[in-house]
Amino acid sequence: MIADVVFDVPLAHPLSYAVPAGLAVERGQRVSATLSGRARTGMVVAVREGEANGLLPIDRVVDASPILSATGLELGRWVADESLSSWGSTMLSLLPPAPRRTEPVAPAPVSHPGQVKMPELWIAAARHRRLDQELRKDGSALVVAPDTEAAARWAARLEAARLDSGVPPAERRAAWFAAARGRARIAVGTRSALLVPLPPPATLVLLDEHDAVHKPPGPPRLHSRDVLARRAALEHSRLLLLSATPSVESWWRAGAGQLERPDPEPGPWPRIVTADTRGILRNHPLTLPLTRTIEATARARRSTALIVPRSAPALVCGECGHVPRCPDCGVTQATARAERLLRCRLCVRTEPMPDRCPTCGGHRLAPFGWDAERVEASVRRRFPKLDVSRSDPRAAVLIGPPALLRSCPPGSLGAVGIVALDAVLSAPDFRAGERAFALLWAAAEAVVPSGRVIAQTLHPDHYAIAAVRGQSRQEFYEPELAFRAELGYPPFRRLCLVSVRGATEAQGRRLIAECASALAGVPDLMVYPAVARAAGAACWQFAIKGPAELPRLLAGPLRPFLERRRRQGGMVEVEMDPV
DNA sequence: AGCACGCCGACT
DNA sequence: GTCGGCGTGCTC
Repeated sequence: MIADVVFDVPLAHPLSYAVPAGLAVERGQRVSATLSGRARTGMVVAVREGEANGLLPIDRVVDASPILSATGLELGRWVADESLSSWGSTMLSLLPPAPRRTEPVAPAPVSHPGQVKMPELWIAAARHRRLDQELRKDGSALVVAPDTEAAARWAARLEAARLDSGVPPAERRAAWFAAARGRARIAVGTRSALLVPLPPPATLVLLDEHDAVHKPPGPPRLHSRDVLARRAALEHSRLLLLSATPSVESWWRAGAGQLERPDPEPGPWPRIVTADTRGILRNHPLTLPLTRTIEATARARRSTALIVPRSAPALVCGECGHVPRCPDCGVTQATARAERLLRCRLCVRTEPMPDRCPTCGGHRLAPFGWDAERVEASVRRRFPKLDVSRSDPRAAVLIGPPALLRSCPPGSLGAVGIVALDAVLSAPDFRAGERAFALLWAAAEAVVPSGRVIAQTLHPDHYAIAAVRGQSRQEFYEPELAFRAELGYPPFRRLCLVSVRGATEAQGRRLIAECASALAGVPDLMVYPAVARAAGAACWQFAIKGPAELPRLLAGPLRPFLERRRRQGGMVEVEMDPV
């Protein structure tokens, strides 16, 4: 017998090994075998009859039985193809750590009866309560949470097994096999749980579908939403995507009839107030309305959360709030202060940094930003008697990044202040509006209906704010989709980022030019000019816009670069659907 | 002739 | 990713 094995190496094809007599090896099982003279862990993707002469033998099995079903293998293959990565490195990065000694375990389920079910988008305020009720019924379920804290909360709430890295490896492994053999009906995890086999009929759940944490940098370079959608289609599982503010992609798919989306009636809603930061934010992070809200909320014995978004190095006019944007791409231009330049991150376009605001003629153009530490110090000075904290959820004033709202249950806060909404709105990213919309909506849900959300901004008329104020999603998605369509952004076109790191600037330049010329002649691609990521740097990148089958179009031309283009010290990375 | 280094292909 | 082969070029 011969086993075909894939490893965590950038190899396009599996390698064949002899299966020793007496060793039982199946597809989906991890094994140890010699690769380049060393023992390495690989995944068996096929077992077949054949002459094993000249082949090295499998040394031992790592899992006593398959850790993946046939669907899991197929899904891993699809993820690898979609993300231009190797099958082996993709799959091994999606599995729990290997045990030190082989433990006996039950085999994974194989067959998936039933038929394809339409995925569902749950956006209502009661979506979490409804999920709780839904999962108390029969059937297996996988809940994918945005982080380990959320996974812990949901595991406790649903009395489920935990598959995420927040629990010790042995417990994680046990949970994997408990879920696979049906001993644990519900499994909760993060991205690393996406391939866990479940006995049918299964329900797959993605919490906070819109959140960028579902596609972190690095392999496997694919959004959890897309992996689960593919999985649900392959194994006929039910797919529930939960988010009050779905990604623009999912909203569009719902409109196109590819997702079911029950639209809830508007419910009780807090006031959404904007506070003008003109001339204030430079010296102090709190406007008068926000200061008064903190006082009033503290008097009412409730907490105020102050959200401090990570500031982006964009140029903002302190007079009128104007933020320079690239005329071609519509994204905010980033400042390169040393060179006194404004640069678009997508295209090659650079402009000298203006001395005066092109809109109002004001002189106070500056890149600015407040971080949580500065805000905390400032708030303590202003409110010496209040309990101010960056970690204690019961503090009168709670300060943290946007992710802080994930851990605040609905109605648990008296008020939320977005210290610098403009840091989100003016980020050099076409998803800036979507992020601002999601942040404001999450703030509104976390606040009691009698409370308020204060958004400090120079853009009080932005449609994201108006949509949240009116509790009207349509008011956001409609103009947003129009903007995406006009400039050819997702969901209408797909993006890909190719970046290289050379030993020298000239080498980086040469390598990125080789990548670009490898793509010349591929139809239906828009390849942007390469840009250096820092002044005089050896790091270069370019963006590509293309159709839905973009990974298939790029795989052939870019393969030589991805497989063995580390020579000359040059390193090529390809990121599909960058977030 | 002998050895260090780096590039490059192979890895079953 | 990691290894080893082999060519280059320097040294003894």
